[in-house]
Amino acid sequence: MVQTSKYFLKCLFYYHLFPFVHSDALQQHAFEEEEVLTDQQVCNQERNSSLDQEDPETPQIKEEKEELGSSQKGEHNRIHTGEKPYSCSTCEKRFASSSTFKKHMRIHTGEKPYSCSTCEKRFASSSTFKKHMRIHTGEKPYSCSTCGKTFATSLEVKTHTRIHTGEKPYSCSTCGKRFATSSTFKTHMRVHTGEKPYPCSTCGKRFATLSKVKTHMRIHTGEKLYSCSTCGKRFTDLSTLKKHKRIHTGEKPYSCSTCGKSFADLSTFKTHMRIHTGEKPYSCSTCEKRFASSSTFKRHMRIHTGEKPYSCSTCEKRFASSSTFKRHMRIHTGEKPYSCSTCEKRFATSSTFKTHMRIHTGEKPHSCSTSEKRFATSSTFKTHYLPFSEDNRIVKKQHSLN
DNA sequence: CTTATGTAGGGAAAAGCCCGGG
DNA sequence: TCCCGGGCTTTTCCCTACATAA
Ligand SMILES: [Zn+2]
Ligand SMILES: [Zn+2]
Ligand SMILES: [Zn+2]
Ligand SMILES: [Zn+2]
Ligand SMILES: [Zn+2]
Repeated sequence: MVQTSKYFLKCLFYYHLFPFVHSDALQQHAFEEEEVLTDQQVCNQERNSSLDQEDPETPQIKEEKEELGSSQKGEHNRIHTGEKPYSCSTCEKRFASSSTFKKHMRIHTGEKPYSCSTCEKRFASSSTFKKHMRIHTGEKPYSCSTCGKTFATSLEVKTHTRIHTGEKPYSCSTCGKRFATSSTFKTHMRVHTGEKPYPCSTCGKRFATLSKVKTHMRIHTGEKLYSCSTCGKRFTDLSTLKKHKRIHTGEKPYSCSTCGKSFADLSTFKTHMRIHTGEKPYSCSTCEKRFASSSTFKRHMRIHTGEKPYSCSTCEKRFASSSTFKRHMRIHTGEKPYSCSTCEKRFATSSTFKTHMRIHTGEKPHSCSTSEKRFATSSTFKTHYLPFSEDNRIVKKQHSLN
């Protein structure tokens, strides 16, 4: 019942103060909402939208009533007549009532008559002061009529109810997307403007929101909040952990309709599809070769740069690829993982092992269409062909088709 | 002829890092 | 603020073909 009268009063107050507000007008001012207002903005907004503006609170209205005294009715009537007897000598704005005029003047004088005894902060108006005091008291006088959740300010309950109504008053003029709160809207606009106000204090990289720079910081601190419940491996990033878990579950959500292969990772799947489409987006500007994956392309580029990042600490030889380097290391370790079950010989590399096995199987993959002769290795094949041409490369090309 | 070593590319798995939005 | 789903990039790996030296 107290609630009803309070709202009734509020409605009455609002209707008279903003009688011609409609949705288009609200949209126009979407940008200015919830911002720390500059003096000029405050002046401009005197009689503007109510969107996401905190409703004037009952105590404030009472206070104004007291200040207005007997002249209250006369000032109320000025709302209808448009008469504004009070003018600001600093910014030329005019006001209908002495109280709004007084409040306005505090913008220019910087006067803050209300002070918080708990944290020493000072405030220019009693309503902002009272709202501030709720931080210390924990008082939450506003409640959602749908779910009952309570809030400290009317603005909070106002934006909250949009969860239930689905109302999204803010729309992006660039892409048409709609948003329920001004803060999400403002964050969205950074997508289009490219604004990134939050830099990383360690590496300088910039981010659109504070929370993004905070999660980014975990890279520098080495903090790994997420761990796999199956194998205990830890991750800085939750989505990486989720993808990691597919290793254990065997989940492979992406399957190729052409060859039936399935993949746990979308990007890997996409690269796989290039096998079927023949797409090779990466091309070498030096030798015109094209590649389907960026990693293969990068590895190729090392040929031209001469970069050999892998070096053997035993013999100082250097290598361009890690697999070659690993294979080389078996020279020093003597490791020979490939063993022949027929003659018990062991080999350090798979290709050598394969050629060896042809001794037992008699396989001779290199065939000659002209002479019916077959060869087990490319070198023996070549010695056969060398006498037939001066240009070794052309012969090779002709016969490799067989 | 057989074996060892080196070059290069194909393809995939997994991790790393980031983004927009509810 | 947290969380979710999604995206691109990077690293690492295994495998293979081929050439050539020993
Ligand atoms: Zn947009
Ligand atoms: Zn795991
Ligand atoms: Zn496929
Ligand atoms: Zn090239
Ligand atoms: Zn070595």
